[in-house]
Amino acid sequence: MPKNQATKKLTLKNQVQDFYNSAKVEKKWQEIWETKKLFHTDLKSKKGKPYYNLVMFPYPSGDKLHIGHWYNFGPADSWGRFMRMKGYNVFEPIGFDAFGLPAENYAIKTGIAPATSTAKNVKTMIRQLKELGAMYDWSHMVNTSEPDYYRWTQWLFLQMYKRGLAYKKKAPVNWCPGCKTVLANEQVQDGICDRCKSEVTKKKLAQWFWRITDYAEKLLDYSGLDWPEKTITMQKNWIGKSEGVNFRCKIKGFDYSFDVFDSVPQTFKAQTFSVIAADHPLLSKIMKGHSLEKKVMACAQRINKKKMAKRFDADESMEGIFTGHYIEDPYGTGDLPLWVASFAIMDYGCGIVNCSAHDERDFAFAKKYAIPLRPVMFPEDPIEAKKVKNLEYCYHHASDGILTTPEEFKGRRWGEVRQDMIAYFKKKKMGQRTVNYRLRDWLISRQRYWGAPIPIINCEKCGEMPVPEKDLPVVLPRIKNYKPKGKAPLATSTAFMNTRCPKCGGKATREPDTMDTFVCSSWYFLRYPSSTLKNKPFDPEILKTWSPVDMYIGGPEHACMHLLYARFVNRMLFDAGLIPSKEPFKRLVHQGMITKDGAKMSKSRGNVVSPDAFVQKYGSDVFRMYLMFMGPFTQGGDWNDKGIIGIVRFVQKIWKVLSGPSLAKISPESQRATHRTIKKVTENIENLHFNTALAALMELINEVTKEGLDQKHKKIVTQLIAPMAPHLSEELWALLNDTLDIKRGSESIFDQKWPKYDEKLIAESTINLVIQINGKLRGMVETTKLISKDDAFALAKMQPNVQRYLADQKIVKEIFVPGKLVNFVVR
RNA sequence: GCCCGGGUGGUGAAAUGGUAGACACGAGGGACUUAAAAUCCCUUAAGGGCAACCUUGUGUGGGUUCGAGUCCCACCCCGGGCACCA
Repeated sequence: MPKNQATKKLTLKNQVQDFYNSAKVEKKWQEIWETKKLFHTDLKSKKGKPYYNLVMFPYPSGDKLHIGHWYNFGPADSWGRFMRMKGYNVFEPIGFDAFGLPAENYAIKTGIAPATSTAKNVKTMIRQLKELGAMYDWSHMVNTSEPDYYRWTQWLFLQMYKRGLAYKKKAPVNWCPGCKTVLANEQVQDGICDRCKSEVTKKKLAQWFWRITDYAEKLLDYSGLDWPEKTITMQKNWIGKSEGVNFRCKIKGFDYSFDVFDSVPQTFKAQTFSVIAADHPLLSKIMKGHSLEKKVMACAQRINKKKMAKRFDADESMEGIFTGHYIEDPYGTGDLPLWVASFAIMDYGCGIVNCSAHDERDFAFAKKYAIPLRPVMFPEDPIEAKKVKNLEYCYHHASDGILTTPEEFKGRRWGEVRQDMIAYFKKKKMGQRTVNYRLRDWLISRQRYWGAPIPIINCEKCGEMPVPEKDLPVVLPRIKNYKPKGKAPLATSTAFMNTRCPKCGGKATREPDTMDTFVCSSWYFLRYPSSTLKNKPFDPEILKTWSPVDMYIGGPEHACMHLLYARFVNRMLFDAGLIPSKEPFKRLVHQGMITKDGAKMSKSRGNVVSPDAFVQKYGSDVFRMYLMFMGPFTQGGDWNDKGIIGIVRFVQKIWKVLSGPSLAKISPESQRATHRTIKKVTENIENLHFNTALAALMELINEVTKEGLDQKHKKIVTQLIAPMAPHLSEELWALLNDTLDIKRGSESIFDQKWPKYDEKLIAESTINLVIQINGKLRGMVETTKLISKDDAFALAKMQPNVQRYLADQKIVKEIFVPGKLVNFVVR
């Protein structure tokens, strides 16, 4: 070998040693953490305040973990590590939402049985999650598709059943022809199935519901919750509370009476007609044998069909027809003609509404069909009032006009009169104060295989009854025909279906439906701390410490589904005295969404980016930090890997500075810079601003790279980076403590106290005094921070550029902001 | 239509009412190298000027203020949620 080649090889070897080898180091620490059980939280420990740090658990659908998961889980774990270093006893569990449509659809597509494919996907995801290197307490992992777990999901059903909160009802339900199952309202978007994008239709089937509507009012209480305002608003809108009055009404010539709801009852005297929903069951009854029957029913059918369609434009397709019937004079203003109208909906109130000139929609409908209107509320301006009288436009409630009738309220303002008016209805026995909600009961049964069987038995003699608790779980059998066919697949398994009645011992059959996945995920956070318990779903004693969840991080798309269901279930268990906490999640944070070329990542678009290749190439630390550095955690962003090299360089720079030789004594400048950085990083992480925390650290590293640091400050910097780069910092920590080769004996950096900064060191003695003239920057001068007002003005006026601007000018005003700037206002 | 977010360089983005563009990518130039990669140094909002500096500039138009990316009003655009709820 020629001599120069040998030297080259030697240099290269030195370079390799200088280089931080993430792949090797990360694997090493993941193994050490695991063997030392470093992140197995002692749930009964009295040391450190308990802190339950939770991410929404993933479902193993076969996509494996994608970039979005990393974007969520990485920072969430950094948060947990930060809290641990702040001295909290952090519990950070993980698990799998393994039952349900995504997993089953994947199984059907691949032709592998759901149990097998789910197990395989879970295994892959565990591998990926371990590569992430999060501080998950794997000893508390849950998998909702395992009997140990779903036994208690079934137990939860029985708790609901026991309290009359679970019931079976034949109901027109959302039916997805693609998934061949019914869907909850929440799973239908614009008439399209959330999962398979098929057009959803209505079908009348016997279904199981959970009475979430009983909890509508309780769920509106958000006191004590640190949740995004937006999410609270979304839930509130979804629950849709509306206060008003119910008026008892009846159809003339029939015995049918009902309560007509009015949320703006002040203009009740204006009501001149009434509308009924096209799908109202009463309609066919009152039309039977009527001369208009054919025409009316045809119109109703047309409306129903239109409403089912994908894009139903309310304004464009407004239509209706007179039924020939009347609502018997409810207000002493005469009978109201009853119309079928496209805008009346069956699902709200009683499906029949009384209409007036003071509602935009009613007004438009009346105009279209020339139905007489009679306004009772007018603007103050007489010219405008005349226009309203002539029905030139709809003068509606928001305008807060002056009422003309009834006599008792003449001349009073609409807005102000409300409560008095409601009292008046009560006194006159016309109507009752009522509250209506948009929220519907939660449809929890699914005619699908891959879910927790509903624990109900139907006895030929004794009828419907719950499976006794001691007989749980009702095990989901492995069957061949698991594919959806419109009927519950379990019904085809006689081995499953046939059973004995627990009461009389006679022949009985099981309920073949399974539960919605959202049932499984509605209580998993209660299971984590007690996941190893065999005879109970959870231990109330442990929950005294470990509920509610302190921090819950996940996507905003669950606002009206999972997050609402979990609150409902938690509240029901609380009311039953089974758990100590009223609410499940004390603090909630939504991570932003990661898109690819501006579009949501999805398998159907084929734009799902897998993290694996990046993790392999750059390591978990780099990949996590890159995702954090993209921008604010709650904002998300569009994925590209262009800048990842910047983080690679950053890691190498850190390695170089912190693993290199130490100074005997740090320079005052570097010391000050380090303390400033402690402050910045601490505050930034506290606000989940990981991007700026990293920027602050980059700034520091750039500043001290040349000169270097002493041992003490190297350790501080290592700690600061630790939440964001756990492997790198653990390696550096061992190196700095000279315990690199001891491994098991070394103390983890995550058991060290988070560094504190010295206020005195941060305080700058000198500042750059900003000099403005008419608010524009005209100069800057270095001076002491404590400079007085007069000295500052004098000093500023001495600056040459400032003098140029002040020459021949009259100073009208002088502004002084201590320690910051002066501003001369000149003319 | 209603309710939330958001609009800042070539790009991702920073900025308690007080120096707009920190940090990073990219780009341009230079050093090292036979060369490349890596690394290091310089420049980098636009326009003008040899320079000191100057002008313009945070979606648009107004306003408040000594001073506005930031506060107020109106509007435009993008993203998300809800949408016949009486």
